[in-house]
Amino acid sequence: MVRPTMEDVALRAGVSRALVSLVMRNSPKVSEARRTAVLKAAEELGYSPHAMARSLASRTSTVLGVMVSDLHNAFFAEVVDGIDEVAREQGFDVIINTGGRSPARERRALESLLSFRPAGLILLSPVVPATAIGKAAEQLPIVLVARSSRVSTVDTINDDGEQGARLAVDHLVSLGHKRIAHLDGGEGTQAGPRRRGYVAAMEAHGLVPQVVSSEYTDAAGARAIRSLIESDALPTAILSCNDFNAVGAISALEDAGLRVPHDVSVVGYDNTSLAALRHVSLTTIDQPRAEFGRLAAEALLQRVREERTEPVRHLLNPSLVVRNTTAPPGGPR
Amino acid sequence: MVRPTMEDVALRAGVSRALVSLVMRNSPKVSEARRTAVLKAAEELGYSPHAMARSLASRTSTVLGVMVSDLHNAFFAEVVDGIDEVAREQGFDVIINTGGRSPARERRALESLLSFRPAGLILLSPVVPATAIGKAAEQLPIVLVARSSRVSTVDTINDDGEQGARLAVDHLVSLGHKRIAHLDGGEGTQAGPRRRGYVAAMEAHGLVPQVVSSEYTDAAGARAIRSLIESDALPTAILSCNDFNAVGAISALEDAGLRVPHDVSVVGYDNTSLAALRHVSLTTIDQPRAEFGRLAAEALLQRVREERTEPVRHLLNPSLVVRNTTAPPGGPR
DNA sequence: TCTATTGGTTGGAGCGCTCTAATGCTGTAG
DNA sequence: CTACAGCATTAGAGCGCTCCAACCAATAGA
Repeated sequence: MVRPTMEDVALRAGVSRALVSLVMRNSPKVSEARRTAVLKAAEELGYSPHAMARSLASRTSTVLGVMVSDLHNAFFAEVVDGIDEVAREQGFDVIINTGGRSPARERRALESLLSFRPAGLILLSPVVPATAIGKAAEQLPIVLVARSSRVSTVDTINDDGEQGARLAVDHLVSLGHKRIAHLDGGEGTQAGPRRRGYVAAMEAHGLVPQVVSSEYTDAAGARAIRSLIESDALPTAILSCNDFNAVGAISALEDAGLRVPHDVSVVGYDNTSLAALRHVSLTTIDQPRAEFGRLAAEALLQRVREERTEPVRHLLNPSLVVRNTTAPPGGPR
Repeated sequence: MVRPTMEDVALRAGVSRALVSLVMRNSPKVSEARRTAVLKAAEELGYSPHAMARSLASRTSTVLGVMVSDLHNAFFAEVVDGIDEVAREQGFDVIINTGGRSPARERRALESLLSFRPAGLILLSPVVPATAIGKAAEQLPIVLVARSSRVSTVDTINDDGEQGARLAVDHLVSLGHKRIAHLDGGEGTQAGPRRRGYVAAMEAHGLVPQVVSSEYTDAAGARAIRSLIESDALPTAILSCNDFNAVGAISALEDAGLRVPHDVSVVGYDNTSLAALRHVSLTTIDQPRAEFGRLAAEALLQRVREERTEPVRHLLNPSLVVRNTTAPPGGPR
């Protein structure tokens, strides 16, 4: 259980510790002969550099910390893919930590991540208060994904939720729907823009918005539908705040003997892998998730390399993915 | 961007660095007066200890590394929840890293994790070769989840796949099914035990096993069903290798005009959140995922604290979760 | 021939912390 | 009044590494 140190490698290769250090960092100013000797010794000993000692000594870090608010949501997995790709390309390591959607746990996760003194932090849809983020931002560069911020030292990557909601409404209207309700995401991140986009798009079409309060879950979507049915206010189309909500809505509709999309059309939001399942086949709004990750990592690395001090505010364009849960009112099936 | 050090706190509190160190570690041998003075100074400066320097100096670590082979799979998220819970309880931090189901990326992830010299490592369903795991196990304690190993320094946590498959078959037989096919997980981890359990259970009931080669995905499940239909070999019940496969199977059955469970019953495996969605409502085999995580963390911490050197081989009991995709042959709906 | 210059190499200080052994300081016993 | 605990406190070495300045050929320029 004892790992060899640089000293051991140096001894075995018959060189100084400093030379080993240079080889490990791929310095060009090492003769080929010594380089191979050192690499051979390292290989034989099974040596690999101690990242912490390195970062302590160099007062720099090649680690990017990522806080994922909810590991259960596959949305974030794809963002992480994008981050990973760019980070690896540029020689950075990624460590992940999760906040479990609880501000307290998230705060602890943040602390933990900070204690590694990473080069920078990417927070995926964090729920901690803005002040906590601001405080952390005094210590290192921070990029926020799927959450906005006014702090000038913080970069943000978001999708244009208003536009996404508009795409959905336009699609439904073009199918001939007039009564379209929005199952609202309440306090959830990005729920605001989506709601605003929905309302604006409805009004632009001269239609009456119908916002039903709900949440980002399966069960909440079902509940909202049941309340609509009870109050006899069921429209011909539903725009859910996200895919889970939409799937819950669909199952409540089916339980009530209604057919989707024949009786009611449903549109989700996020294009999670769930939506793509043939069995679900949900019409939804896609966000370029991996692109979120790539842009986040790039923005962060620019700050890390001090190439930029101005904040960046990316607003990516979502797109409509038409599957089998939307049709003209009273249409197929 | 400059964080205060212990020295700064010591200076401000008018004590030595060593004393600050003691306070930070909650040592009992510090007078109340000095303790409060130090804490006050630390608070004022916004000081928090540098985890890396600490671990370097103490030659110990309070970090547990977790390698998740596939972040997209919510199965692992719940295991991580269990790990997190136990680790936090015992004052350990968790850092996560992902291998994206590719041996090369996973290897890199492993390297990266090792470079932090964590106290131990938990690998969730890794796909790296056993030799790589054995090598890492020489350096620190390792626990494997959802993958077995013969290395005596490695602990393993698995579900009893044979028993799970048996539960599923027993359930289907008790409903009256005689022709039950298994959509096999091929090379996937745990596919072997599930297949063996299925075959053994079928034979125990005096029935003829029918193993159809497939994979752990939605699309593969659908493909397998189509091939069964084409070759006119469709049974009255299907035991899929996992939930995704089962959902794919269901959608292919429905596309073919068959009703689930009226015409064909389908059982999944894993009880992912997908299966619980009301819209899917899949009968499946549940694995105690959070329990996997808890046991993994506990096993690891026992090794870390050198309380045990004998390997532990946990084999957890899966359980049957009956939902709406199984019924007697030609039964309801 | 002597001094610059260059490219490879090295010793040693120091990153922020922990840990051991030693120190000072009471208070009590001899 | 000395001796000796017992306790709180501290100096200093050292964890594994990087980085700087110094060093040492070997070559180039004068």
